[in-house]
Amino acid sequence: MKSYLFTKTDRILKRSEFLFLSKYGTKIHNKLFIAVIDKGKIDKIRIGITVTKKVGNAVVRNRLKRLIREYFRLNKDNISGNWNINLIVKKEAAGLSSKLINSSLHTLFKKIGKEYC
RNA sequence: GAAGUUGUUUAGACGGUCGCUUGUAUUUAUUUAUAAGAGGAAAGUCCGAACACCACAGAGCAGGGUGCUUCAUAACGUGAAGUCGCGGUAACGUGAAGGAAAGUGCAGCAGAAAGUAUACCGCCUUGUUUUUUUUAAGGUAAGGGUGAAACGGUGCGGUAAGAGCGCACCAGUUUUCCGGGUGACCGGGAAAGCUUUGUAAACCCCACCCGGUGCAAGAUCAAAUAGGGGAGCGUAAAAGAAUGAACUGCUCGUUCAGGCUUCCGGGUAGAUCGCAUGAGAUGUCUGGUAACAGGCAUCCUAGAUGAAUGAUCGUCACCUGGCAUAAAAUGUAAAAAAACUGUCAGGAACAGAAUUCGGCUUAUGAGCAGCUUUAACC
RNA sequence: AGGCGCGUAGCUCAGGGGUAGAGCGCUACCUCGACACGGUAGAAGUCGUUGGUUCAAAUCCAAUCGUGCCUA
Repeated sequence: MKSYLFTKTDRILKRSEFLFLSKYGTKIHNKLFIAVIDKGKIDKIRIGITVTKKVGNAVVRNRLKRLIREYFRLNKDNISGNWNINLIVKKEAAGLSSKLINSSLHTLFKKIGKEYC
């Protein structure tokens, strides 16, 4: 049975953790995203999302965050390991449809899987 | 039908699956059930308040704001109804609309002269001269040109030429009388002086208003670290008389301090409250031209904090484009176009609560209604 | 969420009612055997946008659009 839950324990919430990631993590690029990865302490994948003001107004930014969270909720079990991942969204992702973003995330995580898992 | 103008409504609907946030109940260690979950602007942060803390005897100065009248309101720079001015053929729109006869400043260039008035060309008189031209003294502001703006306008009289110098009419100013209006103001009359430039969104004057900071306000709980205060234990050994403090004018000398435990106070990280029952919403009645106010009934309707309200599928509805065509109606010599139906593809604006309300401003899809102007047809 | 600034030549900035300026840069010519330096001349601006006040607005007022900073 797959669990499609996605609670706050699966997410990075504190500013200090974000700063730690940006200091010590390694970066992987894509057309639409930048992923910053580091090993975490808990045996779980934890995800933080960063969307800067450059991307768009509040509606666009919130929509991107929701789409990314939705992707992780559905595909969490396909990714193993205990990683802390910070996803930074680039300007080009604004206004794209959900299908495009999902496929882009899929290729990104294949890349991550090759290098780490 | 077209163009315009004003007001108003709405922000696709329903259902399935998987999720997110909060409340309640239940189990208990995080399950299960159930309820609720963005806007007309949530935006800009341009005003006004509530609320919290700080300051404060009272008054004034400085500084800032507002500025036709009456009303509404908790308050406002907001709203309603009017007045006057301006724009528009009209519907209607729009105005920071007190004071320039309190004072000061400014008005480039051009022009004679930019506010005390003055005199370039011109007009007229007198003197010199045979005459013209020129020139000197004086009187003028009709005419000319400049400028955004030139010191009332028109006509008649008058004069050497002219001039409110005089008169008539008109415009305007001040004072005053009568009538209407709560008032801004409107209508009518009389007198005076003959006429006063513009700018206060320049300083300023007058009237009225304003203490400051903002929920990152503020309150409570409270790890850690540094330092403070109290109490207790220890001051044994080693090292040292170097450091600080007290006693003393100074020196010698004597005493205390450095460590550990615990309590108090303080408040950082963090957590909780503030935090949603309110100048509340909906319906209805009454008063008022209206803004709005009051009565009654019903209802409880988001509360996050790297920040919840999403994704996907189906059905129906709307718009645009392509393709296909049965039947009926209108019309025609015939066709085409439009409409209907089916199917495919695409579209569906502006935009996301962050303490809460009242406004303003800006962005924006669609619909409905009233009114105005006008073409064509009947 | 709340508060405070700044938009002028390609760049950095003056100008705060009378019609647009400085430095660097750019272009042409002179100088030099040639380059640099130097000299002379020139071009380049809807003063962020839209309204209003005024005879006249980069300047005063209002709205708006960008952009930066502060309060953890």
